[in-house]
Amino acid sequence: MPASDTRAAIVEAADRLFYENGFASTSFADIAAAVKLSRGNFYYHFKSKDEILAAVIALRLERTRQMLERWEAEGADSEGRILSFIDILIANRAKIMRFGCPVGTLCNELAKLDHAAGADAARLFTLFRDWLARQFRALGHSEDEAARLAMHLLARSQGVATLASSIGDEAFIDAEVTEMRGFVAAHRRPAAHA
Amino acid sequence: MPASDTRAAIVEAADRLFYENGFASTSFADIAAAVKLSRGNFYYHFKSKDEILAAVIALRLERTRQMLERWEAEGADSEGRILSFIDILIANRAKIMRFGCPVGTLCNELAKLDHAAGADAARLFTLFRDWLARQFRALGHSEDEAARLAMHLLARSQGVATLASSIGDEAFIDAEVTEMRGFVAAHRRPAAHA
DNA sequence: CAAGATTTAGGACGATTGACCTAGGCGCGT
DNA sequence: ACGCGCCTAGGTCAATCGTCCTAAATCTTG
Repeated sequence: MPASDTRAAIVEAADRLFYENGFASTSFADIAAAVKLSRGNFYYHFKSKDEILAAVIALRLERTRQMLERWEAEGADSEGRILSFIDILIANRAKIMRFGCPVGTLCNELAKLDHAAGADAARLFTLFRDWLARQFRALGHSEDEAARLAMHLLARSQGVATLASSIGDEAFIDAEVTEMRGFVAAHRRPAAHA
Repeated sequence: MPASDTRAAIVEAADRLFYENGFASTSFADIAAAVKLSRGNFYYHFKSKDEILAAVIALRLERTRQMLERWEAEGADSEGRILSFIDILIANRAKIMRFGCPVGTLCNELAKLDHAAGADAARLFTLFRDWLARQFRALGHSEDEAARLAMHLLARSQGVATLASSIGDEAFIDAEVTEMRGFVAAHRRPAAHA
């Protein structure tokens, strides 16, 4: 009943629908139906669709930040943390097969709409990138090398998600995850790489 | 004036608009305006939006096939052919920065709409995959290894396109292309790899 | 040039979109 | 118990969506 709860429920539903059906193809009516609210009531909480989008992106950013912080607090070493990132592909395999990567597909869509929120959505990527770079830095890599490795890993998981979901090849996710783990092991120390 | 020309012009415009603005966000009116036709006339050539989508996918499939055949006919060796594939990222850099990969973004969108044409669009991927696998096979790799390398290269370029376009990092394309060329060189012979 | 088929223009359709307003119900504090 | 402010329901708005129809313009062919 408190407005904050209703608002949170709306953002939650919008988050899911934007992921599963896309931003453009999700209407006010769809979200309202998902949270069992009248369309009219909606406008009280969010004045426009862009406002909902902004809230969804903010929610994802916050959750991503919390997840990354949790991984840092859980006591694993840097290599283990990087492996945690890679394991996202395994943990979310089923959803990735159906809808792709939540970050990549949203950024792609916003880019085509040249929507102003595209830059905010891209911050989901830079969040991962900077965090990964920090882990590689902790492994002893130079600033440049760490950034390069971070982008490589990010791009690779992105490609895995798109390709596996498009072609419908679930085994490919496992195969690439195995290779990515090997990639991390090979970069345990800077000297281990060319 | 012949119907086939008008039809070709429509498909051409739809191809571009689907790429730049997305399938869902491109309306009949948009395409009609692009080819300077009345909306009504449109329905004479295409009875539904799905029909236009099918024609666009067919066009892309045909053009991709021709491109791959051309690469095979141009006399380069298998390694050179694989490098031709990688060079797509350089040649189309500007468009990729703005709209991502035409294949990946379309497949992503159709997956979210769970559109029946999604399977046809994915054939664009398998076309590249099978062709790349054949090249790696010619380099002496086993069937399995060649398929693995092909998927890896495909996923990697896909990830590069998504990430570079989302974050707006154009230099990343060049960096990864350089690495991919090195990857191909390292797999010139099966024995050269672990 | 006449007759038939092909191609075009423009409008109209029902549905749905994002956006907006207003009247009423509910809970809280006094 | 009363009033005020937060919250909700339902309806309306113009615009646009994909689809469809009809009539006129154009081309082809005898």
